[in-house]
Amino acid sequence: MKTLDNATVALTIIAESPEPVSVAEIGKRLGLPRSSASRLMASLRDGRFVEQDPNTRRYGPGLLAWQLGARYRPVGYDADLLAQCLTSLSQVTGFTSWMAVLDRTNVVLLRQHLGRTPAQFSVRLGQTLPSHATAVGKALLSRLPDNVIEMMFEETLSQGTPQTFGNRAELLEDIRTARERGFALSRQEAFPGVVAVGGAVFGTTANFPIGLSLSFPAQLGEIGNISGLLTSELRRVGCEIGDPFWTGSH
Amino acid sequence: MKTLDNATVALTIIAESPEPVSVAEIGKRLGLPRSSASRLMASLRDGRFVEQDPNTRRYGPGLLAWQLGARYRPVGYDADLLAQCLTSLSQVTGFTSWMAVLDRTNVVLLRQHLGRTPAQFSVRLGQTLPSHATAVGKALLSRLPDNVIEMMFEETLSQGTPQTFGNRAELLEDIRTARERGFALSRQEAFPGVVAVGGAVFGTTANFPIGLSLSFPAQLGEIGNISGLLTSELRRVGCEIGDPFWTGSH
DNA sequence: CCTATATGCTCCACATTATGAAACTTTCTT
DNA sequence: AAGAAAGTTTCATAATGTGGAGCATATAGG
Repeated sequence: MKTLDNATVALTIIAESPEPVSVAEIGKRLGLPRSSASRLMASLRDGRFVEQDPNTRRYGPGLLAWQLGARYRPVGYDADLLAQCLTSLSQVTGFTSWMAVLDRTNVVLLRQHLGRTPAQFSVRLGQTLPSHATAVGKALLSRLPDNVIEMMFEETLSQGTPQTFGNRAELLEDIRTARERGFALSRQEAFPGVVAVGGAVFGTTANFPIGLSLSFPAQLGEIGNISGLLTSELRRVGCEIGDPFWTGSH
Repeated sequence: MKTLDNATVALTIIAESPEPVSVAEIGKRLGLPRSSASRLMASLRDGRFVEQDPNTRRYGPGLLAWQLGARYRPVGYDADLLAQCLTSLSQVTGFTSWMAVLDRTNVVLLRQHLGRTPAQFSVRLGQTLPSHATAVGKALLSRLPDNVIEMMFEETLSQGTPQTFGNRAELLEDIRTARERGFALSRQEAFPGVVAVGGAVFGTTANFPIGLSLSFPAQLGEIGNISGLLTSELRRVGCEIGDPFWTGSH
């Protein structure tokens, strides 16, 4: 279904761009002539996937995308339960907390609660980050079997900061540790100066795990307290949704 | 672009359905054989427009839709300014307030603030309602020229409640009144027992108007007070975004 | 002010690409 | 356990999207 594949890439470009995108830009990124790109975007516009600014002729997200997205719910999770958990984590610690899901080898940020610390740390909602460099990412991966993770990643991994794991073997080792502890750590692996703890729950009725994390300045040495708070919250939620990981030994 | 047209209809069905949808249902609604429907949905799934529940095999909104939708902003409007206006309207009156935009002859609900009245009145976000039966709808229409409105609607209109206008001429008359007053009314035209006042702002940098409304029980006779509050709020916002309608006579 | 360059859009002959009946598989239903 | 219903795969066929050329409009530079 070539047309839909092109549409997917075009819409991904638009979803990632903070500013409206030109037809020429879409054409370049897709390797399509301007005529084809123009036709594709006009069709997406008519379908209201995207909206075209009549002045600049550039394209941004459209109403249908918004309507569809407004109904997106990670299947099988109680949105309120997780949202309250997120709020509580941020309010108690004062740090920024995230809720995220896996998307292939990346994590996508679903929600964010900003902290109260002087140095605010925040990224855009919907943003995609490499799972192997983030705490939530590794926590989410730790809920998948090792052989699946091995198939997902190349042997060498993309380097974000100097602290990012460079190869799959190291990542797998770190994920095994996270599995034992019940939470994952990111020591400035995604953002310099930022340390994060992340965990995940996997509902019995759900078909994928959901991750939560707290990010804080690297200077602070409170990892113990924070990870304790995180795991206790996750255990509470995990028991409520019947996650075998949290109802069991952990 | 046939494939995209089919995709649009399929995704609209999913966006409107509160529950995940089956391939058979999509096929029926599109007039496609099951094979084509299956292939289409599989492709949309691979593009992450939709997600397939592995158990029921039914489809619901996907991550890409959410990511795109999260970036949707009615071009040229200050989201915070409007959101505050909405909150304030609900808090002062205690009634449910809506923010909506036009989508052909319908209105789409973008935001909603629930009131404090004992009988809560609410609908789902993203829901589509006929513009000719709602207060926001008529307020939005009143910002378009009469000849455009005439082209948009058939001569006879769909009947929601007994109070709904049955033909275009009556609607146009009502819209002209709204244009003069600065606000539109819906007297139980969309929902029995519910009266609503609606208004709209149209920013100079925007390419379409945005509407706000307040809904309250038909028993109450406070239309004067409520419409006064609404118009004063709209004038405030309208002046700030340079809407000629509000900076001028109104 | 006129030329130069870039972007967006429409046309149309052509070949890639989606289509749908049939067969096969899986999942409910009785 | 048999039958029905829903989902997926296959493959010959035909419909559908492709991209070069040409036109229109917009932005930039001399």
